[in-house]
Amino acid sequence: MPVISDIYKNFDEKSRRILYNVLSAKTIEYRANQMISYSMGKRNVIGIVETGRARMIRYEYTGERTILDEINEGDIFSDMFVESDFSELSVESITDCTVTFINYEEIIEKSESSRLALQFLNNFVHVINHILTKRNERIELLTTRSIRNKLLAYFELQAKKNNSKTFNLNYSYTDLADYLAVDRSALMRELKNLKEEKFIKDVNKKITLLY
Amino acid sequence: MPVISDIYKNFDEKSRRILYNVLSAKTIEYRANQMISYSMGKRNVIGIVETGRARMIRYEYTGERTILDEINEGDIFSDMFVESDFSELSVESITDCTVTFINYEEIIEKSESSRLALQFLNNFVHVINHILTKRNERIELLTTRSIRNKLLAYFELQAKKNNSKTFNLNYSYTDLADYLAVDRSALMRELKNLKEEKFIKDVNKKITLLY
DNA sequence: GCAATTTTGTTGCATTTGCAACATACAAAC
DNA sequence: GTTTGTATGTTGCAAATGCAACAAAATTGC
Repeated sequence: MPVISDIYKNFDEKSRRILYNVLSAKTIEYRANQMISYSMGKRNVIGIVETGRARMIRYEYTGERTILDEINEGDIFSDMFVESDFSELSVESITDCTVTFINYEEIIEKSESSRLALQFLNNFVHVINHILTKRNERIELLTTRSIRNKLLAYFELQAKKNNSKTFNLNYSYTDLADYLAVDRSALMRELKNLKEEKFIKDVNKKITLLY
Repeated sequence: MPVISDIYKNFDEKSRRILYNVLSAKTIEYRANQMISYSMGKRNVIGIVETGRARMIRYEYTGERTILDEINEGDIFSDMFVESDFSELSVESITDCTVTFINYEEIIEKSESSRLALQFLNNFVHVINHILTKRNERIELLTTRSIRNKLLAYFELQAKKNNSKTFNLNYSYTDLADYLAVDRSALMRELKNLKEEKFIKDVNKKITLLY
């Protein structure tokens, strides 16, 4: 299933190339498990993941790791979204990736004269709105008061998105624990409880809500 | 400290009026504790709170109520930021409010020809980014693994914003507990520990970091 | 195919947190 | 000034969570 990215809405391949030329966009290839560091340090750079998957991760000085976001094909990331001097953020490729970098100011400048640039800016706004929605969801999950509630809230959200009580987890449990900011073993224990109490069924990563 | 709204950056009163005329903006007055319902139902409407304070509230299908955001003078709100079909959102005035409504599509259309509209769109992007940053901060706090760390992270953030190791809390401890999604008494206990271990000083709501 | 690495699954134990129930301080309302 | 209500501060106890350590299963790399 090809990912249709909102950032390219109403763009065909040709106009995309024209636009990228106008905006002096740079496309860079990354291997799996690499640091995507082009944008770091430079302000107002937008990265578009053309192919592949990546993650935004925060490393604590203690060595603790928190997954801040999944970045899939067609998703964008930007230091514009983060208070840069507060925490050590990095974007890491999961698979091989192709990433295009664009300077935001460039888009604004060119939007005055180029209809393509304006269309792209419009798409950008919609994409940020979508990210905002995702952040809101995350906050909802994190503000529930127990691991059980976090798990159930997460599962319900996935069910809603899949329009079905059955869905595949796209996180490993190790990662899910990081995402929900809880201890992995504690998460496993609670997961077991949920299964035993017939709240859910879990046939290797395919979850079914039983209520 | 006056609120400087990014949404009006580079706009004087005159150009703002011109722009609002071009965009067919509508300004509506609300009394305190009223539902600000103009935008509901219509997609892609942006509300700008010119004067007064309001709140964004989510009503659960269970009847549960959650305060999602404080909206102060100069802040904007929009149904664009929310997955509309999942939850029932509403904005309610706290004090008397003046709210200007603009249709986002209108901004895009007019941006092609009007420099003011493009400037406004640019401001809009920066405002959303700022909201995104606030959400990220909240997530940072929520993903730390203990009450102690949540408190310290929160205090450090405030210290940073105030550019000083001493600052006034603008939350009551009761509210702070809700904000950090922890039990209030547990928060008080940890606060006491932090004071006893000389991490912080707390002279009625004036906190000083001692490290 | 085999070795190396990562993820899953489990458990005992210590610590942290939440809950409930107070007393006290403070502020607002009458 | 008294009442009423809300915020602060405290504590014992039960429950939830994190930590550490391990075995088994699955996946990846060569």
